Amino acid sequence: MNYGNVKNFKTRLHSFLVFLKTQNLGVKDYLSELNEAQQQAVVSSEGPVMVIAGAGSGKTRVLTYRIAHLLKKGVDSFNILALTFTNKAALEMKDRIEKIVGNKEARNLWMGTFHSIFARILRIEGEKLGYPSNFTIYDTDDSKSLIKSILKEQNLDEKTYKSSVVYNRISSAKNNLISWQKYNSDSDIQADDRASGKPKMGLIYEQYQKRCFSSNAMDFDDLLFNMNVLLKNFPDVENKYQHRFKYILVDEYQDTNLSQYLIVKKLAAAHENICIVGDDAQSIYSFRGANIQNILNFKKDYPELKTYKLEQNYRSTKNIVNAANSIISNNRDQLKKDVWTSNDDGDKIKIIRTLTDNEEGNQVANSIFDTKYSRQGRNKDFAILYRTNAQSRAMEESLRRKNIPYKIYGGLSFYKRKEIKDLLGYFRLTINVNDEEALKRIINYPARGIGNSTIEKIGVAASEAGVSFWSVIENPNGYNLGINAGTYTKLQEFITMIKSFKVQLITLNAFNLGSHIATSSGILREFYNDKSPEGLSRYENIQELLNGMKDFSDTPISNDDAEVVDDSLRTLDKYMQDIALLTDDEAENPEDRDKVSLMTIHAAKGLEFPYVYIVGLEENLFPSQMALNSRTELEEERRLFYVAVTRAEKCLTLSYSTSRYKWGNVTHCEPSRFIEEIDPSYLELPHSKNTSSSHIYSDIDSFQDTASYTQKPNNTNKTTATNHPPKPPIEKRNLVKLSKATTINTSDKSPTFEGDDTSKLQIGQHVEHQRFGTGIVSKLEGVFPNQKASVNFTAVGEKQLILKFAKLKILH
DNA sequence: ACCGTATTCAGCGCG
DNA sequence: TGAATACGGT
Repeated sequence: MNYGNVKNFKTRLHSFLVFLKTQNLGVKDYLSELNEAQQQAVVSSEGPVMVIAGAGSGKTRVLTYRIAHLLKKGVDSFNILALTFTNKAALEMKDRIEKIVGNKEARNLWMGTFHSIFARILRIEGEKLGYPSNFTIYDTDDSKSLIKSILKEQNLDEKTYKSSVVYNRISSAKNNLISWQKYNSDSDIQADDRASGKPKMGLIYEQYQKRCFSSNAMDFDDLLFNMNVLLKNFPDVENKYQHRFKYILVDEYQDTNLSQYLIVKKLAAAHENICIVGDDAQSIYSFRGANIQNILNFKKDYPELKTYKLEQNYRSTKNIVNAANSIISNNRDQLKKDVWTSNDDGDKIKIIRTLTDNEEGNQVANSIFDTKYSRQGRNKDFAILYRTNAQSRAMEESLRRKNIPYKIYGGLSFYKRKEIKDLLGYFRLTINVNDEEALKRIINYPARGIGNSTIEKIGVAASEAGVSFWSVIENPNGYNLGINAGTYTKLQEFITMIKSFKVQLITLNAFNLGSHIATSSGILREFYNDKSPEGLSRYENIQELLNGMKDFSDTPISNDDAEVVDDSLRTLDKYMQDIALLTDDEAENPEDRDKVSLMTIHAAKGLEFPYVYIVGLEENLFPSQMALNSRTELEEERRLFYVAVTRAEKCLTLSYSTSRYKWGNVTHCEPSRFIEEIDPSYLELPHSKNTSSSHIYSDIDSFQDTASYTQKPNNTNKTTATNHPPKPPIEKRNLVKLSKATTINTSDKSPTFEGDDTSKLQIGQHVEHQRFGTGIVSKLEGVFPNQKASVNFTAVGEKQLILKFAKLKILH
């Protein structure tokens, strides 16, 4: 996400609100847009409520209308807490609520992800736990890097203690509220770790927590864990938030883990106005700690519970809905519900069978190509869904051959790119000098002669003393570092530089300080001098980040009348708090508007497409080999398949190949058991007559492919390994700029109240605001397009306005 | 400090 | 297969 998008979004929203007002569209008739079950779920605002929402049944609609309904009833938005799992879901809900009740009413809603809401509370209350309000939030990379440092210091084998395994173990402990103290005193856990040959796991956990703490840092799981601690150990805090959040809503409840479950339960304890929405059939995240029992057992926590089932599917055809039902009926653990639709029967589900994975790609691409023309479809109406990311390659190649534009979701996100993380590292250290991971990342980047051995010496001293790296460097005399005078000077120079940034935190805005840091740290020069395509792209990405910061800095908080409500300096630490928990919502790039979507099924959850292809339906791939050991795991795979199937609106195609490359070898594959689980009356089985010319040729192709691969000599020389023509660099797509942060959509005009061009507005001019009436411009600040004006209105007095939103009419 | 080569590993991934 | 990382030589 970037601020350009937010801005465009605000502009759009503003236009829409103006439109609503002028159309005199009341908010009363919103209930008439709902079916009976939806209406009940919306209006039963008091007491515990569970909404079981089948796929495509209008879940988000119910959630948003429910909140709108509360607000219309006079509930203060300040008293409503709405928790989601993704930023995207939160944004979408906010968007829709604002459309119903207006920005003003919705502004104080506590709506966001579990992590962002609790981070916000911890910034306020964290001092009680010993955290300053500017604590850093470690992302997964930071956590793993810290684990690696600890392994080195403890002389532990990095293979026995793989950082990802250790990370998951610690994460799962925290999500089950097992502190390191508890972990180390629990004999079962200890025995378990000894049995798996990892007896030092508890020690690593302890070190990890201590290091995070001395770095003033929390990882993602700590945000939830510490929120639990806060509520448990500080009754006054518990009391405060219990009474603030009179109404609580939780989306995707089937995906909550124990830690989240307990927080919600505690917060809801005073009023018990809790509404959870979810679908047990779409629980697909148990591998990261989600506990489906939370929704299955919700009734036990609240015996007074009212349950509403949203069973009418508005998304898909009868064939698709019924096929999905027949799949999920194979699962034992589920809440009973009958999903149905009044939509047409639609096409039967098609099945494509091929001999190789490349051929699978070709046939899917052919089918998309044909359907696109026969049904007048757009590219963006199509999605290809797969179980594992590795499957995307064959699809990409085939689509490229047919010149079908596509977009892969789930690549390297903007904020995870090296150059961005480097610059953010400087920002992080400036804000929180104890941030160990930020310090390690940048202390010698760009190179300034502070090598690994020096950093290791500092690390040893720091962890022995239980203080941060920064404290050691800042006051080196207190420790026996054994570094030479030259290095010592370099360290001092580094410290001085960061300190010089730090003092400017309160005097400069985010953009000005950010660009100053980018320049004087040498980061910008580093990438500027690199004239390779990668270097160029990195340089552009840095520019992109700075553009976003400029937008952030120039845009004070305003309301839907474009009135400035918070004009305080938009500083770097505010910026960092804003982006800390963001993963970018790509897709806003106008070039990506009409493309076929390629993504994993997990990534497709919550989305819908007219034409969906689920590929790689083979035993050991989908269901995954790793899920064949237990019924619960297999049931989760089946739910995943259910999610995939229910993404389709009009037409669903399943495909499998009888052979596939796995880790460089051709493996024989059996069709997935999931295909057989679909009631055959909804299927269009592959006929043998299905041999259009393209298929014949493709089959010959695929045999040749297979032959050439099997003949390949063992030694895999890179220059001869492939007989495909050199392909355009796919890697480029990861470096493509995500979006234009500075684009301002000036053509986005309100349908009823058109503002004049205010770029040349002058002091003393008479203007008209569609809400505040007429007034005289008394002051102008900033440069177009981020110009602000103070206007003395006859009716309401002086207001500060952001010109690009305010849509002022110039009077003569 | 840096580069090329060897080795290893491969499931989905929110915040 | 191929990417990510560790290693080892200069």
